[in-house]
Amino acid sequence: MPKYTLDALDKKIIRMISNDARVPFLEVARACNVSGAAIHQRIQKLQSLGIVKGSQFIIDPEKIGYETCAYVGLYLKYPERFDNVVEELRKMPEVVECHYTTGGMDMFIKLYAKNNHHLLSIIHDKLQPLGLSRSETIISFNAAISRPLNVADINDED
Amino acid sequence: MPKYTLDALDKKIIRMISNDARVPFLEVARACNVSGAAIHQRIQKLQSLGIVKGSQFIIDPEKIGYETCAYVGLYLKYPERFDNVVEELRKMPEVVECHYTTGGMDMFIKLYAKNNHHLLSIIHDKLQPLGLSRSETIISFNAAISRPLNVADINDED
DNA sequence: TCTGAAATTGAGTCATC
DNA sequence: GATGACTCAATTTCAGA
Repeated sequence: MPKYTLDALDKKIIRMISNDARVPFLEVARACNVSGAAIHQRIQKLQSLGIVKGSQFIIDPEKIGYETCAYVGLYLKYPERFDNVVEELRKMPEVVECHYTTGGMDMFIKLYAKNNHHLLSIIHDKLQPLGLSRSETIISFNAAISRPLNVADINDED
Repeated sequence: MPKYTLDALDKKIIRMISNDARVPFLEVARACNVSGAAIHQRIQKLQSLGIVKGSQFIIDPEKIGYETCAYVGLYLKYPERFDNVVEELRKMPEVVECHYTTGGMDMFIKLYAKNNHHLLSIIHDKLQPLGLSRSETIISFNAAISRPLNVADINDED
């Protein structure tokens, strides 16, 4: 039950700008056979609805020396301090995601480290002091797929 | 051991463009007290080195009806068919990440579904037929943190 | 590597349909 | 909702330091 149903033009716009935030709106306009002003207005609407939430350049962590990607399940000694722990995690630049999940663990985070040794030191020196009873680490050797949700390939009704 | 050591200007550029791919390069230039052409050249170099890998607008999956985010660990009946399974996963728009990991499972994927029922049908009707011996699903109720790796806060040497 | 200036192209606004 | 014309600003290129 989407809050807003995207029409074909919305989807084409989203497909183009979600793959390349720098594509000129006029180029999108030409590809869609509408005016530049129409694209401008559509994108403004999508942003005001919160469907489009901003843009970013993608930086390759490996290329800047962050060669280890890991997921860590955290089990807290004091689960009631959840919000506090989130605040601490937010201060750690290595932590890029934090989820509240099913599955018994209290939180599930994704982080980047320079190497396995650095990962270990992050877990021991920065995560343990947050009050962990234990943790479970999954290291990603390789991201075979990493991409945004492809809106254009999706049916609205099924 | 980064392949390329970023200087202060690179980091400032990356910090600005990784939060907003639409920021005018001239604005970056003014913030850095260099010419627009210098920013242009730096970003081209970062792209040719593969450090900057492109840009994207961020779409909120929830707002377009994808309200369930899940991680699924897959255990394959025939692990030698790994590459084949990756190709099949690539065809599923709901799958946004696929990792080859430690931890016993053969692959670890991230996907978006419309709701829990839809998630179940994806697992049963689309993932099981790929040849799973079993799977483990973690549902994310809430992403308390979701952001890019913050290059600017990072030390190159330690 | 950076600069400054020139040429081209795009963004954003608005009255109008 | 979309258009076309307009103004202002940004991108891109290039010779030169």
